[in-house]
Amino acid sequence: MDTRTEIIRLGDSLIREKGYNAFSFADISKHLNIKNASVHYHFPTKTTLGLAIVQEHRNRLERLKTKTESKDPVEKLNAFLNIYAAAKSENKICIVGSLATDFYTVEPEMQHELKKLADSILKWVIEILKEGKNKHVFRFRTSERTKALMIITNMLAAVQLTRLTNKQDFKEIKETILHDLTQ
Amino acid sequence: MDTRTEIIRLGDSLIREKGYNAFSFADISKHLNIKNASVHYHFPTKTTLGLAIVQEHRNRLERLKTKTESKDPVEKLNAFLNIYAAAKSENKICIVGSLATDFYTVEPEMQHELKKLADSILKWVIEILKEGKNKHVFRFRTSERTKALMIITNMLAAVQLTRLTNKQDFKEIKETILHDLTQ
DNA sequence: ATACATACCTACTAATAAGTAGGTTGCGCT
DNA sequence: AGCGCAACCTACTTATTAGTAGGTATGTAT
Repeated sequence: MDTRTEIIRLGDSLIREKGYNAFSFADISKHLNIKNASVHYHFPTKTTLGLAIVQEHRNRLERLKTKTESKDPVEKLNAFLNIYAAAKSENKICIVGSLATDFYTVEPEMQHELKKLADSILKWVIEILKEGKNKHVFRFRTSERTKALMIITNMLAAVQLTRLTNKQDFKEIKETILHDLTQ
Repeated sequence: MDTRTEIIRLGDSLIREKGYNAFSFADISKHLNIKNASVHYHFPTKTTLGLAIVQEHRNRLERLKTKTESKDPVEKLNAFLNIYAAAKSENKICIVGSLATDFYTVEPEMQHELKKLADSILKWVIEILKEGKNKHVFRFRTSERTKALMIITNMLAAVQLTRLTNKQDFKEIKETILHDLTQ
């Protein structure tokens, strides 16, 4: 893996572990055994790095959308839920949740990019729910948008809150989401 | 209001607006028109201030529990949901969510106090759900603990996520929680 | 009156932050 | 062989951070 990619990977990991304002270029340079200035060579500012990290998440999401296109709604939803399960397995939280907390401390460009990511997630879940409803595999009462928001908020906060309770709670929440939908 | 209380209020406000690692003693001293050292007089370290803020939340929660003791379950749940609605009206997030994000950057004492707060919230919501089920005003399938976690995660992340979508989404989520429970 | 505590102050320190100027190394291309 | 560029480096700046030492004003109890 090239250095630029490693910086993005590490920066992402730090944001989701400790938060945007708790990680520094020094954290990255130490961990990669390069100097502070070398990190700045790849990313002139913290904002450019932050933007690359958020964009990488959006790219990964689009790739996952495409990859699961032909799968059934349950598999699609599982693919979505597993993003959070993977985060939880490392005790990391969701990038959206982490940066939503720090939202008013980041530059407008970052805020904008983050909104685009949140939008992309929301649209995907809405699509999955619509398809599941049409195919009679999902059953729910509210609008697709609201139901999607309920599911996303469950997962987004589950990775956060279960840092304070226990990991088993996360599993229960995840399973309940699917169980409730499929009745 | 005395200075100590004002520092707690302001610190809490800053944590819930920008996150623990984005606020400084300088933010507080400037806003209260006192000097940095005066803030340190009341709170020797950032941790002592953080602890006081979390403890204040737990005190407020206990007072709210007591105050609504004799009310019916729907009113109790509304009292709980309105904590988040009040936060949302100022575009602030939940203290638990904010500090869960920064969890691995705060001292063990803070982590412990935060766990106690999360526990207190969870226990209250579980109680409300149990009472509601017994009195046949709430209807839900999963265990009380899991249902409580679902509701708390909905609200905790709703205040965060709707910074990126829109305020109306928050209202929908909140209303759906009650609507789903009362069928 | 004096002693003492509370609540502030001035003036500072050491550590860490993001960011920069300009030099060095090694590799591929012509 | 020599050019140019990518990817590093040394060495620095400026700002901000939490935290401290020690002094001052004001009220209260003896």
